Amino acid sequence: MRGERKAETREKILEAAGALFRTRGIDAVGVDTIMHAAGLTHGGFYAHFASKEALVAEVSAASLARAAARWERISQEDDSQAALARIVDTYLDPAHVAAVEHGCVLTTLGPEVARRSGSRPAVTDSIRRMADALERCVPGRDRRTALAVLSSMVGAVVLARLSDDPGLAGDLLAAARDSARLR
Amino acid sequence: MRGERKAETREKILEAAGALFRTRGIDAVGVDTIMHAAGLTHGGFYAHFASKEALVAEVSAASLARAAARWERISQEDDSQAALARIVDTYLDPAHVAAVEHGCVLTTLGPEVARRSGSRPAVTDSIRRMADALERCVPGRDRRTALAVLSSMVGAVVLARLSDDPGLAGDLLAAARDSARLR
DNA sequence: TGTACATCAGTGAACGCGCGTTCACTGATGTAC
DNA sequence: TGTACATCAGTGAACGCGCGTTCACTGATGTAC
Repeated sequence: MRGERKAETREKILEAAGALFRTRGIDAVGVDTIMHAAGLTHGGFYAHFASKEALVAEVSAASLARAAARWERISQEDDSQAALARIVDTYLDPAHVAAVEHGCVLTTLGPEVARRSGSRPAVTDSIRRMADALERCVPGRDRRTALAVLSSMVGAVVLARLSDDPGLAGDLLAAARDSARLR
Repeated sequence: MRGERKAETREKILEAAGALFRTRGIDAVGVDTIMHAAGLTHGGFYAHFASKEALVAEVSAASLARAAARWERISQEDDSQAALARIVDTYLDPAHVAAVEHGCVLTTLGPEVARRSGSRPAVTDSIRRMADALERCVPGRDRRTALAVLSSMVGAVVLARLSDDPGLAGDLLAAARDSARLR
């Protein structure tokens, strides 16, 4: 079937763009680079997306929606304390900081996405879903606590990636981990 | 005096670049745009900076050093509880979220700066100074608490700028404010 | 089953444009006599 | 004080290059008879 093939190619482009945007930044990666990473030539790009800007919106929306869905699943499967620990420990793992190419879009592309009004509605929706999932895990199911935990996770990963010094980076992650789990 | 004039021009370039980078992103702003914003023509740029990359390093280093110095001053002048409140409330003010052009570089350009190895040593130094200043204000002068407060402030501002919905943005700021002040 | 045709995902040359950087220059400022 | 000269911050044309997007095309795939 033709449509199936096309959908697979589209998925390959989204995946390649996601990794490249996170690693090098949105404006530093051209359509040509993305298409070659997906094993194609640049001209075919516009059979899949209306513009580079539309691609950016899809990449950020899709990858944050996937993250939100993961948290929702965890928050419903496990008992709340274990679920919170699982979400927080995975997010604040040094492996997440190191794996920029697959890192959470909030931390790899946050300010860049915030400047693109076309991307923000879907991103806002995912932030809300992530906050809701955390709310289900947090003691007392308190919304303020959930939002504070989310902020400290995002901030810790951003700061850990900025830090030249692995000791400081590790301390930032550990401090956020402690403060989230002792609530 | 000639050198004085030159230093003033240099300062104007740094200021214009800082505001433009924060608002539009580093890669989206050309040398020509920066120089015109500073009231000059693009060719003269290289009498002041070796490259655009060197400018980026100076902008991020200078503006974070200024922020760190401000926090150090507050942490030494006021009593610790008042100092903490002053730092936290200013940072988590919706006015800070709105004023992207003057916003903290950690939140406006964090991931972009993290990709530029040339900028990271000076940024790491400022992060350490900011953490030290917070440590002096925080109950028990606990370093982990200081790092957790810093992370939650940075994360809350990043998320508030991503959020389309002013209600959610306000809640994120308020939650981080509460969690920092109730320690 | 075999042949002729239609579809359309993907190709690659071409477009106009703005990028970072270089460089020969200009003209205001400061110095020497 | 007045004149001749040196300095150098800032100008603006030019460079090679890669960008996002368009478009005429190719050739593999699926359909009709």
